[in-house]
Amino acid sequence: MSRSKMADVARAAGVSKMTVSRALREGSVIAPATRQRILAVVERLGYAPEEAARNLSSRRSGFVAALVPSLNNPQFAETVRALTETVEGSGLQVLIGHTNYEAAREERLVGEFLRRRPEALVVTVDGHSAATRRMLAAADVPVVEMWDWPTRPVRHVVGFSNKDAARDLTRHLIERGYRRIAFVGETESDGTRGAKRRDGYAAAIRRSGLGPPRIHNHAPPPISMLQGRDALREVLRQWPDVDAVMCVSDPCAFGVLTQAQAQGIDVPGRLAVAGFGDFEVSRCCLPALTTVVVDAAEIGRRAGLLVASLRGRGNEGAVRKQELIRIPVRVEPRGSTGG
Amino acid sequence: MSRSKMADVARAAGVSKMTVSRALREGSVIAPATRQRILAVVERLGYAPEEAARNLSSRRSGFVAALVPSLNNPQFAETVRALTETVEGSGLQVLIGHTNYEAAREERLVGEFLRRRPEALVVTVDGHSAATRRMLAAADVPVVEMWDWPTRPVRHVVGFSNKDAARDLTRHLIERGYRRIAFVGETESDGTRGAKRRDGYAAAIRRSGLGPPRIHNHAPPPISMLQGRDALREVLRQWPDVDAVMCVSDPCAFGVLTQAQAQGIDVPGRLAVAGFGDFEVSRCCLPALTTVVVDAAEIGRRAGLLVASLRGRGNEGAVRKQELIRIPVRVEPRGSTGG
DNA sequence: TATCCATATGTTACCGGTAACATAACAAGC
DNA sequence: GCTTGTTATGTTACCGGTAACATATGGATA
Repeated sequence: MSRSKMADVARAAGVSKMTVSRALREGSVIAPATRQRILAVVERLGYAPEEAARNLSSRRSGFVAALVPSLNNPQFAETVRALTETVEGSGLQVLIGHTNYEAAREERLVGEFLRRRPEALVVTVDGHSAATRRMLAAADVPVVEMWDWPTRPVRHVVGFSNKDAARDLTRHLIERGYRRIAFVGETESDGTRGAKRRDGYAAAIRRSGLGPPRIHNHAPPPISMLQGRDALREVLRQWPDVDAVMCVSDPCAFGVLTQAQAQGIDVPGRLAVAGFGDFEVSRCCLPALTTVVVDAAEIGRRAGLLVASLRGRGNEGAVRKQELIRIPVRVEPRGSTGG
Repeated sequence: MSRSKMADVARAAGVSKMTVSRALREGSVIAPATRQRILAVVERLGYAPEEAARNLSSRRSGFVAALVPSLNNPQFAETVRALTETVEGSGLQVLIGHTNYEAAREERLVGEFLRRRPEALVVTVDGHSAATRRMLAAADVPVVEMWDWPTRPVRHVVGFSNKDAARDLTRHLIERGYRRIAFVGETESDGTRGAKRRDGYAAAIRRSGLGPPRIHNHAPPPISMLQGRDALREVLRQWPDVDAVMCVSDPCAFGVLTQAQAQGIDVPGRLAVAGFGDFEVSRCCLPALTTVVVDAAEIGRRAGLLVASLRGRGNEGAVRKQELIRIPVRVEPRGSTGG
């Protein structure tokens, strides 16, 4: 016995396919009694509509495509969670992809996702390739860039300036009295969020006349906790007099912290440590890590609301509009910088 | 100018739609010269096939649906990553959903995903509702359960026994000389992986004649690092003489560890701590946390290979077959238990 | 009672591809 | 030269829904 289809339901209920179609969609004109009768038949036959047919016919996929660098990152995971839960109220599903921080992989995924005719495409700003930028600009669906403030936005943006935030964090360290501040960043980064943070650090150092920036680009993103441990060793070898280490992200900073403790280096007494992103580990560890607090869920929520608002009747107009939503972030001083 | 479709390409290339369709699929009979000509036209027109139409007509969605309790969990994220990268070699995309550890949400998502006619459904064993079990059993696509060893498998399984692993870990603590071992677990858990771990702990304690198990069910899953801190306070209040705390998961254990350190309790001198899952934080922290090492990526990879192998021509036969793949796990003694 | 309108349902023609079968063209075998 | 087989392409009929328009039905209104 094959899966039943709409025509089967229609026959069993003594109505036309179209009436069944109406019974299944909220907000269509149909007599309540008829709807009840049809829903009973649907239940009895275990009928479930075929989404592919619905998509083709109605020209709406019910998908939102989202691309993040990595799923194995609590911040992006939180953004995706919030995005998903926000849009599912509008009957949308989120198709998630991860780029692994690779521009080529991102390019391929953007292409594949666009074939699915998503109702919107949400991407993480992270050094797109030229081809990716072209596809995004030419896409006939709304595009939302998130997690940074792009120099030249494709369309909508939900983000903040990583550069400014890193600059503020660096200034905080300087105000606290630290003078020989090193930065642990990522290699192979160009136009990425990590690069922006590094730029913010460098700008603040130069502006303060503290000599040349001490930048150690340790590994390709993402830098893990254990890599953070290695990074501190190399930083100490290169600049033995360093009195503060600022990291491109919290996991890296946690590694730096534990490595310092393993070597008997007092934090923050002899060495300050700061991260970026406000991962849970940073709140929980001893001392807690000074960081830039980013409300990852808020980014996902705002992106979701934006996407939901774009899929109305006024689609054609809305697609062309541009919304730029700035998410507030802040430096949170904690124990690791003398909190 | 509207998006071009296959008929447009066919006209421009002077062939039929069908020939264009063949040119676009690997392994179909077509003259190389014709294919080249058609691909050039495809390129020129920027043609991209509509997946929805392809799905409807060919009856294959190109989707694998995967359900995990949470994305904000490095272990599940890693499984999903490995699953995704394994199946994309077969031209499949993974549709990811998160249940938030809620059976009702899982039930809804399974229903929604099945409407998309995925080529396989991968779910995390975690106390399914009765309705969910019914849908899974009745599904006309392959179903893979992962991350535990279900008592009564629906179809395929890629997992390990959480109960056995927790029992082994408890025995390890007993061998190390700990006698007053408490367990921090989850509330509202029935048939979940957390409950299995608790059962394994309780079984080992009873078997060893160490008196009644000391179980503190702290909060609904997932238990966060910060909740782990609270949990230790409550454990100490309830059983002041406790000499070891075993946790349902690593993040919880990390919280317990930091809370102990914050209170000046020596780990492992006065208190041992153990987790479950081998999260990176457990390797990196001081002392490193004894835990059960689970190769999350391997689970995703094996599930992916299974799914890919199931979508051949012999579909009908394969769907009914049952593969049970056991993933090896092991207790890894580290500093937090005197390791 | 005739007209009009609102409500409820039916009819038709697709959406954009692919499966399955049909056909054309040409080389090989006898 | 005729059959047979192989390769390359075309034709037809859907896949399972929904948009758009047509139609039937039954008050309310004049």
